[in-house]
Amino acid sequence: MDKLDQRIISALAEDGRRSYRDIARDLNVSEASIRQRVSRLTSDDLIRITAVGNLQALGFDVVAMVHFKVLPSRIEEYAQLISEYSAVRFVSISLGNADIIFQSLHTSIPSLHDFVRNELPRRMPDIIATEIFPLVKTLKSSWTWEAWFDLQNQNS
Amino acid sequence: MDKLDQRIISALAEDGRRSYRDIARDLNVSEASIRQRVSRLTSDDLIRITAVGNLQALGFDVVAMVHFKVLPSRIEEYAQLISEYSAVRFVSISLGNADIIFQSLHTSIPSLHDFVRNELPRRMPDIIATEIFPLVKTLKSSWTWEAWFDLQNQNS
DNA sequence: CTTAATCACTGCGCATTGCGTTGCGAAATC
DNA sequence: GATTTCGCAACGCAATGCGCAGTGATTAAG
Repeated sequence: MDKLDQRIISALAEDGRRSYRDIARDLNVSEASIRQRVSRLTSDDLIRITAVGNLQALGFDVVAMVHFKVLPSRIEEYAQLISEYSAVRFVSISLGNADIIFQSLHTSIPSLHDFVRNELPRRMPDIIATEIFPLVKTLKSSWTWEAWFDLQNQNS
Repeated sequence: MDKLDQRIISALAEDGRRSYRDIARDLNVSEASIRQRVSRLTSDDLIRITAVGNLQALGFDVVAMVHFKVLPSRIEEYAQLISEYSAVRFVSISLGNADIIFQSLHTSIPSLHDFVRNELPRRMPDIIATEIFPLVKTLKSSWTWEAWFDLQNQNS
């Protein structure tokens, strides 16, 4: 993991389909180097080149974070169940004042409400408390790499 | 936005570098169609082909959601300021029992603590309350498209 | 110290791809 | 019904992806 990797990733973060030759010209190395490194990075599962979507442009006007407190013995099980819903994009088990935190996508407030208040409790009776945080404006939702580059550079 | 778009996006979600010809063979259309549609989807900013990273593989062992309550007049301003930090990957303004919700990446608990308890309050004196939710296990963090496909299909 | 081995990079050739262009046909607009 | 618009197919060329062999440097083994 060196600066060349960082620059390659930066390039692919901006445009995942940019040609290896083009990147190579920018970074003054051979095209094969780029290709071999990208191959290594992807097969080691450090990065992944993929299509990501603009939620709002795709019609998801209602995005919310939801907190569940559940019976301790149910935490793993419920988190797993929640993960299965396609409207749920993110699920984590948390310490602190919530057991399960997840992000949910909907086209309307009633649909969000029905999902969190009816659909999920029906399958998960041991939910003790629910807290909903509608996200009205997302200022940053980044697939960028600055944090990782900072981390790398402070270690060297 | 039709089923062909969905299939193209599915293919690119699995492998953002898959060749247009290869996708075209699978979907029984011409390579030019794939290319033109991808070009439309990206230039309309509906999708984006990019390199995303595996946080844990990259050394971010500490991921946390953080809630801030701040003086109402400061919400936008502070959310903007928080967005500027590279350790912060996600920032949203929320209704409900928190004003600003963000996700923060760190290599250690002390580093998280220092960031949330010292670094940020130093620049943002009007933070009224803080709540930290360390994420200990992420079961789902998906760039997949199921939710969107479900949305599309229920409308048709 | 020498030798072998490992590793990353380069250069090259070929099959494949990306891309611009043109032409076609269906749907939309008037 | 005529015209325009739109998406798709076909085609050719320049550019790309990829495998392979060779080089040099660093590391491990003798």
